[in-house]
Amino acid sequence: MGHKDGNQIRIKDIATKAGCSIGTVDRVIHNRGKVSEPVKKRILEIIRELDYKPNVNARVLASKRPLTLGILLPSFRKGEYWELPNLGIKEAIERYDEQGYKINAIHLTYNSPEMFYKAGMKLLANDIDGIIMNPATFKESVTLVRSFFQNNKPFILIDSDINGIPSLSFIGKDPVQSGLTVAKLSHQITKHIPGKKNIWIINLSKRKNQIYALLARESGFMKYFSDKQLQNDYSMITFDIEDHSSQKMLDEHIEKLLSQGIPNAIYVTGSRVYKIANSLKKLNLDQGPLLIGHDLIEENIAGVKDESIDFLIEEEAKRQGYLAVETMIRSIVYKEKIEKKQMMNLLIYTKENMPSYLLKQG
Amino acid sequence: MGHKDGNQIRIKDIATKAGCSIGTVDRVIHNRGKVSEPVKKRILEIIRELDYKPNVNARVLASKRPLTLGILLPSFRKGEYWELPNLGIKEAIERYDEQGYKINAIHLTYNSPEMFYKAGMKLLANDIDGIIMNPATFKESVTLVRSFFQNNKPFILIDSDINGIPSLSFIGKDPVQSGLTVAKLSHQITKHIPGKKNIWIINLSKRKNQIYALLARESGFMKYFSDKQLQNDYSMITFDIEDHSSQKMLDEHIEKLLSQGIPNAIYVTGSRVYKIANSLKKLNLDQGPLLIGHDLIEENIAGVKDESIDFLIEEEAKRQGYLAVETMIRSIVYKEKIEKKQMMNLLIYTKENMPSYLLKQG
DNA sequence: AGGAAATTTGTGTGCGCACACACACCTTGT
DNA sequence: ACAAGGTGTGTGTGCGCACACAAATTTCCT
Repeated sequence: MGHKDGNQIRIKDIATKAGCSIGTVDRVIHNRGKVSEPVKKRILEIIRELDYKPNVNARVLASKRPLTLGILLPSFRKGEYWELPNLGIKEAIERYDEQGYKINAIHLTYNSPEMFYKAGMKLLANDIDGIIMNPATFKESVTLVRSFFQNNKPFILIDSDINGIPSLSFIGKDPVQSGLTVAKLSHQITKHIPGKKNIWIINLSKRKNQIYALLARESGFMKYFSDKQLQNDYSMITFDIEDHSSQKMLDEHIEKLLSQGIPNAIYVTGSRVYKIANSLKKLNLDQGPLLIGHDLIEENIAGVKDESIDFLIEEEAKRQGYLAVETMIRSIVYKEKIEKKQMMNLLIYTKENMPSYLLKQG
Repeated sequence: MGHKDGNQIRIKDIATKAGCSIGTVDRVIHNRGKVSEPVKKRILEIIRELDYKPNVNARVLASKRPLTLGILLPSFRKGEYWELPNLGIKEAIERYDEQGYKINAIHLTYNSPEMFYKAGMKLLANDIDGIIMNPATFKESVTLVRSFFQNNKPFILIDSDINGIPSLSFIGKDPVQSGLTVAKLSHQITKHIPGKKNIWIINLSKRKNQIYALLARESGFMKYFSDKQLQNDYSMITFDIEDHSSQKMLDEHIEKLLSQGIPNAIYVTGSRVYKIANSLKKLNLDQGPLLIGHDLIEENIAGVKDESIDFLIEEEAKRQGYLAVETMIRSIVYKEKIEKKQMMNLLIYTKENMPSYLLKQG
């Protein structure tokens, strides 16, 4: 009769079995105060043996300690990609707040590697339980993470990974797979067009070469066609358009490119397909190219709605943020073991399967 | 100073404000025991005014009452569609179990309208807090639901809805939208084929006309082509194959059909595309038709993996079950207000975006 | 040996709630 | 008038845990 029925193991049951008081067990569980080695060992053994799982409700109810999270993500304007993970983070915090958790978040943003590093160090100065961040560049990330590690602050990487970094977890996507998926769609849809097909890959980014995801998507896309030995049927051209700040200039740019001939498909690797869609709309082509891009930001959704964008791929950007907060809580509060990588699903959206709640807000 | 900080309203705060004891407030909240009208009214007013939200953790911790759910779904064998919602239900129960909830589930299955009705009535005989079910046929559902209603048992419909039935919530899909999505893919992929395109719609079901979802998918599919005025470019043929129990017979059937000419695309409206895929594989066509179907059951996943199936659409079957349990708990335990309809997303799967954990198990 | 200090262990309180119980106050009927 | 039965209300206990505090035990030093 170790414990009461319902095979719910309690601290009290452990204490009884170990022949000590619940206070001692408590100390072992929380690693606070001093417990003699033999007793500690014995208790840990019993905990494992009985597969003790703390009662979450009781724990949250009794604990007054708030959880403080540092959030370190790229800065963004309304309607831009990074709004989505942030939204997920916000929703998660709200939800856990309702559940009785006290969660403080310190949000810092960056728009350069230096700011990234500085902000990260600033987070360390605060009394923080864990960090959710998107790594800017390899060099800065590594040095920053070293400090996190020395100060024993767990951190989660979201959206893009840096290999070999000892994060609590990586939550994000596989950009190569993204590229492959876009390639599959492009291939299927264009394969019956007679003759050699032309596909453009457009990057709208000031620093494409620093953004791994963009490069990886592009190479995934290429990989598909080379794996299938389609080089003779398809010709690819990549355009890096660094300055897309003015839609008018972009329009002209695109028009000039198109004057050489209209491609069969265009793949925009970043999140700004809608800009290309807008440019194309103005040209009033009777048979426009297949247009595929990424991410469920508002203007892209509108583009899918009016069919100026054919397909949108997304990697559950919002859910990444949500999961990051949830994972932190699972690790810190519940002390659960966390999977090293949590890969998001790759969702294909087109007008017909766009959730109605998304279509309406546009 | 109504209550303590952290603006967490407690029963005690309500009691203080109402000038009574927590016992009385408790009685009002749970509608048990007798409370004089004026006091009751006053307390309810204060509850609304303060926007009191019970502390879930404390509630679960203190409550010993188990939650008993009746589950009434079609019977199934391993690898069939209904395994997925059931899996979701199981996962949800396990998860809430871990969280300290005590949940009993009474599972009953049916494979005929009569069994459906009988099983439903049997559930009523047990002491059940709520019911999760998939309605078999209109007539039986209506009479059954009447009994549920009279006995004040809340019920959730999953997968398919019956209009005008006062369910707590409907959790499922929009089959017309499914059909539209498949049509979009089919159209996009075949549109560049010269001449008139042939598409087959295949139903593998013994009682297609009784299953609304199948009919609705088919009509959604048709609707797309008629909305876009594509009647001249496309010809559709529907094949209802009632007996598909033997793969060999099916193979012969398909071979015979194909001897008249190979279609450009085949859409299988049920969950058994893999059977068609298997038949096609044996024929070794050098240019097989585009093959699209539904649902992430094991054999379909394998088909996508070896590219004998091109696309799979799914409506988050597993999540439907999960959400049903969660919704029941939210309603009964938390007394939250529930959305009348919870529509699932429509996911498009192909080899390239199939989650790796699904590919591996095949 | 005899304390003081350090180490180890035990006890008590409260988190917010559900629920059983006790209590007070009214009706009735005899 | 007194018991018996409502009707309305207040109090106490415990759920499993965290955490502050008290107590017991050992170690060390003169």
